[in-house]
Amino acid sequence: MPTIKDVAKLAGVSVATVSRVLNDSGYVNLETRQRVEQAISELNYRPNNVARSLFNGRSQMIALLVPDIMNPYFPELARAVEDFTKQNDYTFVLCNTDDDLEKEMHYIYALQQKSVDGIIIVSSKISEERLNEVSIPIVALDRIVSTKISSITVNNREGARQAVKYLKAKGCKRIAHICGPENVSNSKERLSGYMDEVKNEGWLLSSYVVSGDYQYETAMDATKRLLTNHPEIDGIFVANDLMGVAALKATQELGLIVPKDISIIGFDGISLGEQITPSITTMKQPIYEMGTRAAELLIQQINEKSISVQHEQFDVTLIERDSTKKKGGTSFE
Amino acid sequence: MPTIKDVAKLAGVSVATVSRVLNDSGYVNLETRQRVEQAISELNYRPNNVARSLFNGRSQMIALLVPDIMNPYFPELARAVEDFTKQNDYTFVLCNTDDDLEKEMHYIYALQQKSVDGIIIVSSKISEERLNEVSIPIVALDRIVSTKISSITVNNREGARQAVKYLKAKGCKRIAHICGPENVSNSKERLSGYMDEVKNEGWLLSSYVVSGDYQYETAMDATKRLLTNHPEIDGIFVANDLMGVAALKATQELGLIVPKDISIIGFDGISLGEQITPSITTMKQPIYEMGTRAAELLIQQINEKSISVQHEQFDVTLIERDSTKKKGGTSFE
DNA sequence: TTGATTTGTGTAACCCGTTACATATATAGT
DNA sequence: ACTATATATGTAACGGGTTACACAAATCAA
Repeated sequence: MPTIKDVAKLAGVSVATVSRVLNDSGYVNLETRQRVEQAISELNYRPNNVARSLFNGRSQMIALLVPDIMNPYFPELARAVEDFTKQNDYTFVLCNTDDDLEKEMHYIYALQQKSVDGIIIVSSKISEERLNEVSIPIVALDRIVSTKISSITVNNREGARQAVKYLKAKGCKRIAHICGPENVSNSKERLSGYMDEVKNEGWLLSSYVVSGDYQYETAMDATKRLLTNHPEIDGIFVANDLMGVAALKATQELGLIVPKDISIIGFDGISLGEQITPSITTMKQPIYEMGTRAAELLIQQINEKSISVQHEQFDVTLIERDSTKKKGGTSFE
Repeated sequence: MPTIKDVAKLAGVSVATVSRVLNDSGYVNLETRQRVEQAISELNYRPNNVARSLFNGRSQMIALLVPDIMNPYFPELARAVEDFTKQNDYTFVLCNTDDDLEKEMHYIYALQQKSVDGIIIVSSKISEERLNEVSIPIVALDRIVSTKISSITVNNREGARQAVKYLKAKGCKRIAHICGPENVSNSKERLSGYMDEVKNEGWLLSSYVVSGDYQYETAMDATKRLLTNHPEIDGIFVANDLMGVAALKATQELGLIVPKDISIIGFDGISLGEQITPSITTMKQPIYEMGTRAAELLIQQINEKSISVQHEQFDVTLIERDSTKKKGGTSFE
């Protein structure tokens, strides 16, 4: 690959002049500029970003760390971040952490050592203490990691309450909850929202809450166990759509009809939810806007170095689909 | 961030000695080594990878470029590449190209300028000519991009033939095909396989082949049109599972029962196919092995710089699920 | 005309590691 | 005792850019 020296030699100028042309900085005579540009295109020269990064400590690269690339929620989120960062001339890269602290720290260090300009992270494992070791801008998305790190989340608790209220309005008498991992903030909040709405119900049993760990397999097993032990359940609020699909599958394998025998409502609003049959009623997050906003916040932080921490919370919206529509049920308008 | 100089000063040695400790190269006295290690941990020093990259032209980073991160096939593939590259001490990053040549080239250049060590690419747009401008190791995955670039693919044509044969064995009399984009190699091959098996059938109409563009939405519309125009269709071979899900949805919206009224077989073997109801019979690719093998090949290329181009083709396997099981049908053993 | 500015370009230091080479001491071999 | 070799460490060049600073020519102001 040609270097700036080759260009300088071909154009008969110094490397400083070539650099000025490249960065459009300082004074360069028009004629000289043209000679340099000619040389650049002749050699098909592209400046070495590593050298640039070394000098100015920037790489024009932004990374997104997600816990589970196989959950469609994250590709959708990634899509949004990608679009916004690209518009702002950053190279976007995606990394998968398995929600594993070691992998997260490994990526953060590796990226920092590569002078990545900023990181957006979806994490439930990282602690404030560990983050102190890191010196690049970070924004948390979907989950809060620390009060000192800006975050973009949704109103999980309120969303969960709405979901349960909706099931009630549809006529469900015994509502269970498939929850996510207990150490994930949004999972806890969704559980709280559920509890808010059912804690005073006479029918509530502690075994109406089972953990699906935000995973398909776990959720399917959990749902089967739940429904086998409690045939009286006629509504399930599932903490995310991926598990919603699992719950649906479980009910069908048990010979139950959704929504006739049982209603299912999910959370997230991923497109998968409407692609399957029956489509899943859900509490939709504004995924694209959230990703966009997180990227915006991060870029702001990179540029201004102002350390004003912001915690923004979006609202979720009920999307009524086929997994809950009951002939006899009241509409929820 | 502390630099190697800070470490050297604190340990009372030269930077060369610190570097020797870091890289475990050359001679270092045990006592000196300990002093240096002490200084390193005291300062929480981590070598700057950009500087390393600048010197030796390597970044220990590998990238995977995929055309559509929202198609679950690619996250599954990514997962495999990630695992293997990580095992070999590379940092793995994922980039989404939208199957758009501009974005592909943008990423390739950006990554090359960051001294990425190698790229695995899933592309149907890139030409041999454009690839000549690139000077880092590349391996093609899922789709062949050039005879000069090593590739990992599957036997699409044979897989497609098996799929159609299977539908026939199950008793289907009129078999249609939802194909992918016409400029994508594997899509063309799957179409060829379909044609191999039906071209001599008296019932074949050219309108039995419709394009779903490997996209959910397009495929659903296409399927609806197909089945509305041709109610006689009782079997569909769909060129990928994502479109298979769409086809399933379409049939259900038209009031048809799968597999009673119509059988559907997909291609890819993504986990989504077994998560929905009815689960989709498919021609399964060994996705994980393919990703692993591509990464292995790439790393080999990076290390050996031998330019032996290899084109490896994996076989696909029929996975019989619920979208084709018919009581009356013959088993396909 | 002369000093102040603007314009135009080059030299060299710097970013932070790695490593070739130089140097020095210790140990081994004969 | 005297090379030959192993051990130990430092100096400085290098990778490919950016930019502070120096300097010269051109333009401007008074």
